[in-house]
Amino acid sequence: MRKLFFFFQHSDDLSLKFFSFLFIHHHLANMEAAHASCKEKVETLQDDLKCLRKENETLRFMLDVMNSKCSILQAHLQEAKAGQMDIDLTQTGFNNEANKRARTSEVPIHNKTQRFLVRTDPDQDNSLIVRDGYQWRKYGQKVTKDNPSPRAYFRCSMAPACPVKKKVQRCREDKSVLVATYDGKHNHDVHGSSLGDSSSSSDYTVARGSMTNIISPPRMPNNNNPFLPAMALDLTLSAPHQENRRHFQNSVEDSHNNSYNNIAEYAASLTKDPNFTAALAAAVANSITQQPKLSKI
DNA sequence: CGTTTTTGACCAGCGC
DNA sequence: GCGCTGGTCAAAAACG
Repeated sequence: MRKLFFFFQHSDDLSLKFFSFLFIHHHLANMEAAHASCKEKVETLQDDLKCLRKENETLRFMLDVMNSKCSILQAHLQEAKAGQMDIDLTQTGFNNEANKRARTSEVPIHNKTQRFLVRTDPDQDNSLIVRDGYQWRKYGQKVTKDNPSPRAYFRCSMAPACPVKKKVQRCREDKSVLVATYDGKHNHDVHGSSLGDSSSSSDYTVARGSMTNIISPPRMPNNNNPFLPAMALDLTLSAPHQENRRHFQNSVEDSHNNSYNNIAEYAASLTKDPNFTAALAAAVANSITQQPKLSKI
């Protein structure tokens, strides 16, 4: 090519010059075409990268959901074990609610961060309020880097010295889901009285209303499950509320079905990939073995 | 008027 | 040391 160009510059023969020009022109056109195809390839790669990022986000969300399921299973396991303890204790005359509560509060519980997903209707309820039976005082709000939705900070205000805090933020992938992160352990029960005093349970009322679908309420002893009181109230209402109770349970189940159906379909295709299943198994195993380190979702 | 929420300022931890 | 980020404080505003 360089030789041709040199020839084109220095040759006196016009016809040769002309052919050389044609050749160079043709070559340049080829180079331009190659450049265009390169550009196309780069764009395709960029599109692929975007797709992979989206897929990555979806996978992360799925991992969160699976973690929550794992937590529920673990809680069930603990409950089953506790159930066995109950049977043993029945024989020794300790099977009443107060004693149950007392016993569960004695079970060593990890005083760690726990995460819960709460489904809300973002059209009707755009607040960051998660009604869980406790009283919270908001002390801050912040927009974080990884999520355009603001994060609200709450402190438990039912007892003056209660160290429990919670953070509530809308899920980045699904704005209808609130992610509530609880930090610490209540030093009082849901009635506001200190632990061990259950005398005030008769006049206990709790805010309900916008409390909708709890996606992942790991069932734990009262003191550590912020959702249990609200649910317990809903599910123990008298006769006229039985319909509400059924509706509540159905809505929870519907929500589970709706939110998981699409994911399940997608997951089915992914589970065929041996690499994915291996990676997922490792992640789930990791979340179990490092439970104290990881937040409970 | 007391309580709660809002929001900008401040602080501490972390990575570079 | 500096900048970034998440968490907290506290004064002002809003609310009942």
